[in-house]
Amino acid sequence: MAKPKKRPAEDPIAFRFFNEIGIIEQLARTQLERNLPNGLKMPQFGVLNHLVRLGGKWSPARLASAFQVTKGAMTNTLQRLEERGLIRVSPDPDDGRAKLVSITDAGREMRLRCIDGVSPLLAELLGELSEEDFASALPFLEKVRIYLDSHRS
Amino acid sequence: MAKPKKRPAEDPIAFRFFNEIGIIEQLARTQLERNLPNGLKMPQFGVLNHLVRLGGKWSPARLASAFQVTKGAMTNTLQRLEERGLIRVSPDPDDGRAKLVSITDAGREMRLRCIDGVSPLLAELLGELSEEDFASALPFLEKVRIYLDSHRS
DNA sequence: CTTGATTAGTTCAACATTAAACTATATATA
DNA sequence: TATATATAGTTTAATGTTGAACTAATCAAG
Repeated sequence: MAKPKKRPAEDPIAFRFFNEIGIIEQLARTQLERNLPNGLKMPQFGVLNHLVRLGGKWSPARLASAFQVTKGAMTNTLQRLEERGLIRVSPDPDDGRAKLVSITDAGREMRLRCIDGVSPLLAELLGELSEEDFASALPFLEKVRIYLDSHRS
Repeated sequence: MAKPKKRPAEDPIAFRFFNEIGIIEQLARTQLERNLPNGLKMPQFGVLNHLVRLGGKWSPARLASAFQVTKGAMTNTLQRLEERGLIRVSPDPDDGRAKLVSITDAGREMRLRCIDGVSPLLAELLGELSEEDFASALPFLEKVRIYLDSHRS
């Protein structure tokens, strides 16, 4: 017959996995960003959160590696944060090529406001999906992330 | 003491989950795109694959909804595909506002080349991470995606 | 049938990303 | 020590994304 009408074959399971990952990333990022103050974006909040949680001074290169983005992407994000006075960037006294990034008081404050904005979303989410389910999903995601990380030529 | 040196508190588990999702999405997308022919991007391949697997003609709005992106994003992707002659876009005879998108022979060919380019990556991945693990990770991811989908105001 | 609300699609600004070219500095080797 | 290589950071071009403003066409309700 001309139109066989056979059901389309499923994509391979790993392909579907990455498909779901992609859609979740998109939906989660936009919904979280809608609740961040002052139009802050997730990458910017990510850096603020990182600096507060881990503390100290970080070079842009180390930050880029921690977030798995290129140096160019990190340059971009840091410039926006510095323009707003949320971070301080100074030359590294021990390495003429490098810089050191640290958070400012305004940055700490902004991070708290971000957390305030986002917390209700997380709370609502945990009303419908259990924390245990997230916990049991994590190890495999970490395995996948580590695999991809070690295979990025 | 001035510097308490207590270990930084972990981010909430759901937060870490979305963190892993974000990093995996980034790494997977760039690694896959490096193996797509002619500088094709994942969203473009996604549309080609969708049109071949599901067949028929799709309005841009229906495609946008299938991929969970805004109409503007889909307009963008479709324009690039049409410029390359990989899809055909015609007016919908039944609705003066709408258009209908279908794949061309060149589009089918390009999709096959995409699959050829990406397959080795998938194969290597499945050498280290089992297909069963992906399969058991999927249901929860789908639950999260459905939750986010139904809560995007 | 007219009017008001919805839907389809485009465009624009602002932000993100990568990859590649570039500068400046540091390190290692011959 | 001189040279070659590697690293830190910036910039640019091309692509992606959202959200909002906009046009055109359809639909629904008096």
